[in-house]
Amino acid sequence: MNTVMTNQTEQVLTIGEVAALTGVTVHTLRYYEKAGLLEVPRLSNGQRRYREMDVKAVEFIGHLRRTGMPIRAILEYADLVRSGKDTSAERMRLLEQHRDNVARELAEQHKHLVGITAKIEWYRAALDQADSSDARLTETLTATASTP
Amino acid sequence: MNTVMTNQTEQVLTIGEVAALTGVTVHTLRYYEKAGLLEVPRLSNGQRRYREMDVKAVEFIGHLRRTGMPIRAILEYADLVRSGKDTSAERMRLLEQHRDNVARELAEQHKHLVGITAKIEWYRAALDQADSSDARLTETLTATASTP
DNA sequence: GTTCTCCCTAAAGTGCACTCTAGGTCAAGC
DNA sequence: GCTTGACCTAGAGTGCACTTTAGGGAGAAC
Repeated sequence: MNTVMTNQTEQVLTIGEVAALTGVTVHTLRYYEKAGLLEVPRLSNGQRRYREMDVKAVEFIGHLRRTGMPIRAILEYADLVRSGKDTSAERMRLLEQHRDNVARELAEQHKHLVGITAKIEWYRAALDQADSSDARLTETLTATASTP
Repeated sequence: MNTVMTNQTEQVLTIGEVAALTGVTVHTLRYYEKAGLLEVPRLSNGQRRYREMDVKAVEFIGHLRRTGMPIRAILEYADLVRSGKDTSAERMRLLEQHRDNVARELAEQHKHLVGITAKIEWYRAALDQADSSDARLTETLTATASTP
């Protein structure tokens, strides 16, 4: 009465297959597990077998990592998931906080990008000038350039 | 005839002032200089004095760094600037390449952000459900959650 | 039966960008 | 004249996220 029918057809993947599927190296997958981000079931010989939920977890960790969340913070989240208690509210809060940080960071980066683009435009203007001018002017342009 | 009137009123700043102005620490400013990104004039006693163009350079380095350009790459750019030759075209090419990389990266991060937001929405829906339900359902939700 | 390929662990190494320390100089203010 | 605070250098240390190494095990393929 306690052992509910488990899905026999669930496919499991080796670490190499997960690496190929997700783009995360085999080394890094093991590293994540040692860091406590994952808990992957093993065969009796010790080999990892990733269920679909493990692969999904790897992908979600990818979202967090690629947006700059430190391993430490992801670990906090993972610990909440595994705590057994209903920590949904807190987990959501963590994610929202991270999302806000990332949004801020993206806005920041966009501003920096504008600065870079301005410089590119400055070069373009300078080169256009040089094209329709003589060599002396080109010299002057590069010498007096306002902080190229 | 060679020494053109130089602007007497140009203000110069100490390293501490530049740090306060740009948000880059004193340590990092010296580090950038040792790395070859900057060449700041000195007083006879060795103290740095930043001209406006030096401050502008610090700010531009900030744009590049904060968008992830490695010090090495910034150094390449700085070397081109100092090379004496007209390297405008190449410098522009470097900046354009970086700009494209950053744009790609921002798009990537935006995709990851969408993944994170989806998870947050999943939590919000789960918590809404739990609000209008009893404790047992809450339990079930956290237990059967698809890769929380 | 040995070669190949994948898998395993523990631990050391790497690369990057700072960041800090130790030991000092120098000018201004009390 | 001495304390304070800002500056200087060379070099060591830090934190992070991998990445590599060393030394193996296990099962399929020839």
